[in-house]
Amino acid sequence: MARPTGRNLRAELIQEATIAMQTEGTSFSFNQLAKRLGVRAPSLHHHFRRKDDLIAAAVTDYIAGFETTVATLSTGSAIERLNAYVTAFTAPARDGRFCLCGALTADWEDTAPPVRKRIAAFFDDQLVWVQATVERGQVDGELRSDLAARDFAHGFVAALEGALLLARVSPDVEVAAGPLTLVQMAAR
Amino acid sequence: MARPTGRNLRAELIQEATIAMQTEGTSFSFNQLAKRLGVRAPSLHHHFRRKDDLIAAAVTDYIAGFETTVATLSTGSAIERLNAYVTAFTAPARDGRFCLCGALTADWEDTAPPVRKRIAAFFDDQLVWVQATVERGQVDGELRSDLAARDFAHGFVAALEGALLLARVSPDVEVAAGPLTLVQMAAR
DNA sequence: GTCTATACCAGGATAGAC
DNA sequence: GTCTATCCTGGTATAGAC
Repeated sequence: MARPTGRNLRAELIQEATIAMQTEGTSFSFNQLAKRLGVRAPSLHHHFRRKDDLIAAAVTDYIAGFETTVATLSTGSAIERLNAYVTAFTAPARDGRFCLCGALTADWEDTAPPVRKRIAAFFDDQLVWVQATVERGQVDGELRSDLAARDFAHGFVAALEGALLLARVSPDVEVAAGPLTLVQMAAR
Repeated sequence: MARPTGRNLRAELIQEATIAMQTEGTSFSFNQLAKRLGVRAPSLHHHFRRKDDLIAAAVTDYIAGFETTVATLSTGSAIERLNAYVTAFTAPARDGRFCLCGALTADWEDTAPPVRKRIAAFFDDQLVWVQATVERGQVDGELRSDLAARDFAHGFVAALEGALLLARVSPDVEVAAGPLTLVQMAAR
């Protein structure tokens, strides 16, 4: 289905924009992206008329990719799944990057409402997944039953985003250490 | 000691810049700030020659203020102190704001090295304070002794920063719920 | 210490040639 | 689909009057 000749500039553009936003938020420039892709800035407008369109496309792709990864994690015990989730969530830090959805909260006021809604839905999905996983672990007798699954999910997802934030400041600290400790504490 | 006549524009400027950065990072403009203070943009340069100087002053003040607050928290049991710390840390969210040091990590690449160092020191201070508080709680038999205090501190501070981030996306969720759950889990 | 005027630069976006 | 040329806007910063 892919055209055999030439590159897919549109896809590369989304990729570069995603990386840029994971490191510097929405302050990236078309000039910068164009340079990296070996083209001129106005060429980008052919693929995405406005900067907001590019941002929206990048966010949609990123969320779809992440949720696909999470869907893979349905094997093993609750603890194993939570640990694997930590690895998936903190993966961007290993390239010095941040969670795209978390990064965009810094430019929240300037973010277009439809994109905000998608990001809010992303975080809600994460809370729901963690809560459900914890609750099943409790039913199975694997996790402490005196735990409010919803509140733990909130603290856990917060710890993951926060760990990525701290990793930028101190790249030497193991990014997963904090969140993994929380999983351990939830075990009975 | 304060001059009886006139305002202290310098102090007001730091205050406004701090609020601006807690909501939109370093993308605030002199024009914007000047408008809020009822003066013209070039007047600001008289108090802070470059934008970086203003940012640096705001960060220094913010950290000093926060660490003064934390120094107040030396009363009560370890659990009580950790709970009070959660309240202090999440206070900005009640005005729709973020931790200034956390906010600046979004513009990390553009942040001047001296400011970066101060922010890194801030986070290190927080980790040290939490770790020490936890360790004392363990000695007193108040907190679980099977806990790696350092790793817990990492997860806890991360959860606090992350809770502020999530609060921006979902202002309806109680910002302290997640972190408070972590304290509860650390209790024996 | 605050103002007006201005220099300077960078980014987003469009028009129109190729 | 990519280019050059161009417009417009908005930001930092400076000079110099008051």
